Amino acid sequence: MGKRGNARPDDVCGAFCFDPGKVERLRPEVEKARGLGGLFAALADETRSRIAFALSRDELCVCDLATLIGISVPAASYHLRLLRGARLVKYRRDGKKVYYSLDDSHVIELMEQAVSHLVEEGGSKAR
Amino acid sequence: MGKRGNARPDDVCGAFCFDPGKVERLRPEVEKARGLGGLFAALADETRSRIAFALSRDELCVCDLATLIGISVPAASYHLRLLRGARLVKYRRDGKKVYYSLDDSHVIELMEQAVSHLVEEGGSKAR
DNA sequence: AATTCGATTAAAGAGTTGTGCAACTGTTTA
DNA sequence: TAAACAGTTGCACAACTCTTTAATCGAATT
Repeated sequence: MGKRGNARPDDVCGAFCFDPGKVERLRPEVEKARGLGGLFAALADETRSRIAFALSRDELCVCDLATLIGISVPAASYHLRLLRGARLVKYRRDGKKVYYSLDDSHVIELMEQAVSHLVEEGGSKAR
Repeated sequence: MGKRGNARPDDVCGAFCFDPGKVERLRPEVEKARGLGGLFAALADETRSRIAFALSRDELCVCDLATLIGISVPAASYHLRLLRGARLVKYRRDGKKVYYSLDDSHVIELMEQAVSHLVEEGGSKAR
């Protein structure tokens, strides 16, 4: 990194352009967002978000998902691993099959909320 | 793509391993997820999700955000552009400054829901 | 009209991510 | 115990993403 890689207040706008009150008040608040990026990253892929959405409706095995989404089984497995890593899905083994489902009701809510936003955006709310 | 790049039912598991009933029932359902990946992708970055979270608390100018998050102004601008592209934030000009805020209450809800999941995950729900 | 200031854009480079294919596990059935 | 089957893993490569620096834009001040 360069001599002044990360922007320090004084480098950026002469220590005057930002509002110190707001910034200091929000600083501890923003700490709560730690890890948020990782959570969203786990869903940041059309394939993965479709998988998660499907799982919000029913428990499914890898092969169901591959067929439903239209991807190869290894691909499904790869994406499921990422979702597992983010603790968004859980799985259970039943014989040769492995059934996946969303981890908890919070995640289901998250998916619903996101879809609602999409619908509203694409709908009347023309811009 | 190869001769059988995308997995078709018959290629994958002899057309028997998946549950045709479930799959067909969910197929139209999954259509609703179209675009979800893009929405999550816009938040799929620690910097960007921190920005979005900060904006869920207060309206802020680019310089406020850069200072608060600890990034350069161009970096802040870059990330805000992506958030704008996903219709997650809106902005208004006031003299030389540009103030950003979350686009609608849906987005605020989404952030809250996500943070709640994180908290629960990191908390008692030890695994 | 020239300068200053907040913000955006451009270009280049390092790093990350998704995909296809082949090889490999682990469980069940013959 | 061998074969079949559902999933997982490893590897190579293309595509995309984020960061930094420098240049540029546009509103407001002088």
